[in-house]
Amino acid sequence: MVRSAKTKRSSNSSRQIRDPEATQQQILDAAEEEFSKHGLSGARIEAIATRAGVTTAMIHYYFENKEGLYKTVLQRPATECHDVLHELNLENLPPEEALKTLIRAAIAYEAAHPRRGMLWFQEANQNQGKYFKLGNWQETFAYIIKVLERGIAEETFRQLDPFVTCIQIIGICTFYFNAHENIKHITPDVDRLSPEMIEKYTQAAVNLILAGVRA
Amino acid sequence: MVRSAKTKRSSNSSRQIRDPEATQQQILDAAEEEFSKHGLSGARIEAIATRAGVTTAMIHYYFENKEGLYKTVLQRPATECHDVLHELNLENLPPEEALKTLIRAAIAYEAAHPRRGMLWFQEANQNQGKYFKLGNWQETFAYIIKVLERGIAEETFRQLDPFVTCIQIIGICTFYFNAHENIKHITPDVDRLSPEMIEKYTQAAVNLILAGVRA
DNA sequence: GTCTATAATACGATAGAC
DNA sequence: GTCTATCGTATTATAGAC
Repeated sequence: MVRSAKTKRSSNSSRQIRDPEATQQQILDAAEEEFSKHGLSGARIEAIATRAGVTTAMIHYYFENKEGLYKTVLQRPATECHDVLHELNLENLPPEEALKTLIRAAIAYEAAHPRRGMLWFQEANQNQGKYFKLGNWQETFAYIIKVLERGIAEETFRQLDPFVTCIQIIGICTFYFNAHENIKHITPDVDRLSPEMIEKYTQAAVNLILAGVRA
Repeated sequence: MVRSAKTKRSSNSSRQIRDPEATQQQILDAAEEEFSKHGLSGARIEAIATRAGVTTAMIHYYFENKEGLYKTVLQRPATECHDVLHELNLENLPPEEALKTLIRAAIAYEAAHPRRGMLWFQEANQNQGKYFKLGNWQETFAYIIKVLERGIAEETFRQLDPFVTCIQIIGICTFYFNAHENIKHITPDVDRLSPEMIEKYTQAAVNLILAGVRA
């Protein structure tokens, strides 16, 4: 079976292949999942190594120690979220359109990275956001807040606290995914992560939020 | 310093006092905090024991092992949440009033138990809700869903998916607290857990949700 | 750059004294 | 009912061969 060295390297078959970038990427992916589940303190280097198909020595070679790996893992979604919002060019859309676009993008991002929300909850509750501070989240939040402020100024949106509303929007867009493994036991017959159900949730979120903020 | 055996027993001063109920309660409180931060696998029995002012042997004596303690910890909020909703007698209020009452109660509960939300996120993501299933959450959710269904039937609320809206409401009411330790770094000058700020958030949540669901 | 082997510590659980 | 002491195992991190 042919396999590009840049793509996935399965755990057992291919050792001793030298591809530093691929190795680091595999470690980061595995670490993101492990840290999401267990946070910094609970994550097991051995588990990350196994999932990535490398040895624990490799992890220490590239990332010094568990904390170094953790910091690197947190950085990726921080910059990604910022870039996603930046590239939406929300400032060129009327407030209602911008808000709709924003909600759709946020939920799509959650659906594409269903584990990442937990990464931040772990960080908040285990480390009091000590490493969260290192990201450029203030700027990322500002994209959302500006849309709301613009809507208030134009009187499309009612008088509301932009920051508080921003938090509420993020809560709506993320809870569905972060709590999914519990929620699925409430309605076991429905696969709420299917594309159809996610689209349904997205539409419902747009409806609730837009009706909720309109003047 | 006089101290009731039923109240808190500080870690270092008072050992060897026999008060089984107080001891169990202290272990449960300490365990709730530890499990909230680290989940089942990441929690340290030693840390729970220290926080509770007992030895690890005591924990094994009362709860058999870590899993037994975990199950007992999860049960408390499950029954409490159900009871809180039950005692609100929502069925006696018109839908809008019921929804308002519900939101206020949910946020007040979160504010009183700011760690418990994480307990469920840990459970969802570490154990896929295996122990969540043991609670009576289906019934608890039903209280909220019934309010929404009643509002739709009376045409006070627009046509919406009651379950999905229920999830959205919980997301709004909980995210603020679960993510607080990260959020506080975005606006470091504001104490968002002060009574005034929590009341402000509550009012904003009522406004958003009621405007969001109205016909 | 990757591996094997191992040192050093941390943790869950139990036995047995009081 | 509570404590001290300890066994066995799991885990992080490093040293050194290839």
